[in-house]
Amino acid sequence: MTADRPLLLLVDASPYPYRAFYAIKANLTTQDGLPTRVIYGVTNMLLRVLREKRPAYMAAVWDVKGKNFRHELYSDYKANRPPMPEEIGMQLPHVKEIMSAMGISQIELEGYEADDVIASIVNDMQGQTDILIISGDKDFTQLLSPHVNIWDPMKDEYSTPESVKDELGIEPPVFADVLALAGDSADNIPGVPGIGMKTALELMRRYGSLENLMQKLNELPSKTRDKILSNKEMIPLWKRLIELNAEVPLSYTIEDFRLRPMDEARLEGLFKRFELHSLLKNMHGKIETVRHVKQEEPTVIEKETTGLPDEDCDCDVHETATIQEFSAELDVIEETDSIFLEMDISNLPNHVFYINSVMLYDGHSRLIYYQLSNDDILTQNSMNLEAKKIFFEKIIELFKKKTITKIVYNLKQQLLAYSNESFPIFDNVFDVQIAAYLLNKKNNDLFDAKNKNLQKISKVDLQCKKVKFLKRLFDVFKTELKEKELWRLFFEIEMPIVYILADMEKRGVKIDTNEMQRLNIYFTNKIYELETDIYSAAGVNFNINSTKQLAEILFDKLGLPQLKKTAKKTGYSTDNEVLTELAQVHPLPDLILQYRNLTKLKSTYIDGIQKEINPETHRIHTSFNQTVTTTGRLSSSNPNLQNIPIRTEEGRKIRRLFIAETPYYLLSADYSQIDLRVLAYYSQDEALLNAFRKGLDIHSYTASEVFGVRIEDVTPDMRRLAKTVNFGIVYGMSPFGLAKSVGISQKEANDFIERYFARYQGVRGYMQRTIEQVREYGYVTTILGRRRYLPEIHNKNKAVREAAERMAINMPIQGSSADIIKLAMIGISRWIRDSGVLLFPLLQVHDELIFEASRASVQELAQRVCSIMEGVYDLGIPLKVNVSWGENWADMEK
DNA sequence: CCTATGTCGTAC
DNA sequence: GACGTACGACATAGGC
Repeated sequence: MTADRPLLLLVDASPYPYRAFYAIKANLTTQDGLPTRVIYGVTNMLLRVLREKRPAYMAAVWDVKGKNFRHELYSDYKANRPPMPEEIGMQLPHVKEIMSAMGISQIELEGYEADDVIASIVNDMQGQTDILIISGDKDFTQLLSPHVNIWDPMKDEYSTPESVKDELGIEPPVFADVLALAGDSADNIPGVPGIGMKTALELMRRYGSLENLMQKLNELPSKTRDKILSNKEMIPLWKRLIELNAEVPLSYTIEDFRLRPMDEARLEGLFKRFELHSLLKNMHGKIETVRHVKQEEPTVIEKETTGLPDEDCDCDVHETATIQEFSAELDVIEETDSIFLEMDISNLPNHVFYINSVMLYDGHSRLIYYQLSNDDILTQNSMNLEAKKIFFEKIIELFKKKTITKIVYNLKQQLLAYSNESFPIFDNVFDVQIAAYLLNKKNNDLFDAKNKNLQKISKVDLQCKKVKFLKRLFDVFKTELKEKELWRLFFEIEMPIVYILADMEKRGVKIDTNEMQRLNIYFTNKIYELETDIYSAAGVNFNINSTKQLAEILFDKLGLPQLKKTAKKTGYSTDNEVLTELAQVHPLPDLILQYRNLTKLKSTYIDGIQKEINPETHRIHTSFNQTVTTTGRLSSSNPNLQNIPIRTEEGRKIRRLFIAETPYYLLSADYSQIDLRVLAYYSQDEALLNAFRKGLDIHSYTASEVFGVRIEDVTPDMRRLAKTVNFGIVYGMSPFGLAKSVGISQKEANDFIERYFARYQGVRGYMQRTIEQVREYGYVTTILGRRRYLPEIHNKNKAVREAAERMAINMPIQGSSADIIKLAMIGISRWIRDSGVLLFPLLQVHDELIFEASRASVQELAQRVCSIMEGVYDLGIPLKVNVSWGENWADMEK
């Protein structure tokens, strides 16, 4: 939208009375009983729109009751619309009267829907004026263009062609195709069952149109293909229903919509009649605002409503128009000791990122802005490709200059956007996001939040604000990192890790898609059989996924015992533990357990991963997040590859789908008992240290110590109990928890723990010391100085306080393990770079690293990985690493 | 209509 | 109340 064209507001009027009716809770009426909340709500909305947009032209378009071509095409069209509540209907004439007094033109056309009328007006007039459609209806997305935007004043959301491309990854007209597939409940268009918004968007990103999709159905997974095929006839019809008809014969000219002067006397009379005193009182003021404020005045952003830091934005931004100009400016700005780089980056499917614009700042007065064109993504525009190539080269050149400090926010995303190559670890780069994480800072709203108000200021201003805020944060964090002795952790661990994660994400992991299809069919069939059995065991059909409905059947209908409440006390639990118990007395619970097992695997690990597979390469690219956990661990998402099943045979079928590309094996190296080794280090407990020095099986050893038997006389049950305790200690487990998880009495659990601590005096000492430390200093630390603050340690609620104590005990252990594996990743990565071996890190799962490793040299690679991992930190006892390799992630041998 | 919350289950 | 750290699917409650 540009400032030099007049603005035409097109209001999709009919939904607003409904929205006002539901949004306003107060039951507004006049003395004589006329309801007025619809009048009040819509009037307020209109005043707001006029005040904020100050349009030259405006038209409100109403739907007219009655049928149109869509009803003839499709008898179900809008069939699920309940009749209009009487209270709304009786206020409509008054709303229209107020609009008329405000000088707003209104249109009602028999036989045409407001949507089509608006589309047709847009079609007729978009050459002459900027158009803003006022509506919350997603259907209008089809109409977006550089001069046609949408605003939903209720949610304060803008849509532009760019926002649709950024957020949905499609061109606006394609949105009709998406809705035809996914359905649109507002119009009672069902869409293809089993295909929702996400799948539909993904398909359209890939195929661009329904027509093209229908031609290439054979490329789709069989499941999706079948779903589409069974609705083959309906889909084109649905699309016709959703597509807006821009050919409604109209004879308006833009001057018909010119906003007329407000009829103040008439409005005053109406407000008096409806007893809308607040409107009456403000009327003159508001009308004043609407009529006489200058058009050019920019929207003022108040600090308290936006959460924006009040950065000095009086910045003299140099907007460079060509890559040559940008390069030239960059050469000048490089004559400084630090450069701040703020980039607006979009996130596309298949882990593709592209840079929209960049703002560079030298920390003093010089600001350079460059807007990239991303034409090449769709059109292979060669000029543009060349410009981008130069841009990337210039940026990388800058990163290579050791004397300049490069300050960014979210370096990994930038690295992913620059190129598919892997980069060396650049010196002197400061990622403010990571610094904030190490310093336990949370308020980076400017960078993280989707602040709606941000859309009101221009992009250049916003990026100017951001880059200046970046400097302010940098100045503060730099000092604080030094003060808290986090400087080395930051530069020697966290910053190098960024590059490794970027490489891992870029490479991705290969999935055996054929096998995945077969497994999916196997699960689907089994789930179907189980559903049948469950319905007959329950005697009724119900939603098995609903814990609420299930509880009703188990406890009310079947009268089974209610064993425990849910965590939030909202009902009775139906979790694994309860169902296992209930399976003793009734056949249904076991069927539910089997059902849950399989649907979990299907929905989370097959459907969930399938939608992330790159169809070209059959690889998936997770995101490793470095700034999420409170302990220093990484996390993984989209998809989460750190919780792929392993414990059950059915689960291992999933793990088997993760394969190596020939000529590689998957190589896995995991730290053995790293948490307990760290505990031994912290506690300096003689018994624990001794066990690890001797290389004993730690759980058997613990059992033999606590039960007072020789290690070869430890029974599997004894070992199992000891193992649970060993893990439980790390989590701060209580006797109650132990009793529950191993199925012994609380007394027995108590005894065991007492004997445990008698043998492991040092461990008890560690726990006490740690709690004292956090009470005194407010935080705990890991071996590399990573901190976690626990203010709740002083909470007067015992449960809250004890939870903080457990967190305090756990964090140094979990966090130090995280430190160690990060050191290992850096060590291994350095060796790979130096030696050029064919070894590619793919995943990190807290105590395990997974690589693709050249088959020819897998033995040597494994050996070297092992020795680097074991030698990376001296705990005073050995670190032990197990390695294995194979063609997939489940079947591996050493 | 969309978002937030609750429940459940997977990993280390 | 009772075992730490995550992510995500699905259902339902609630606000606009």
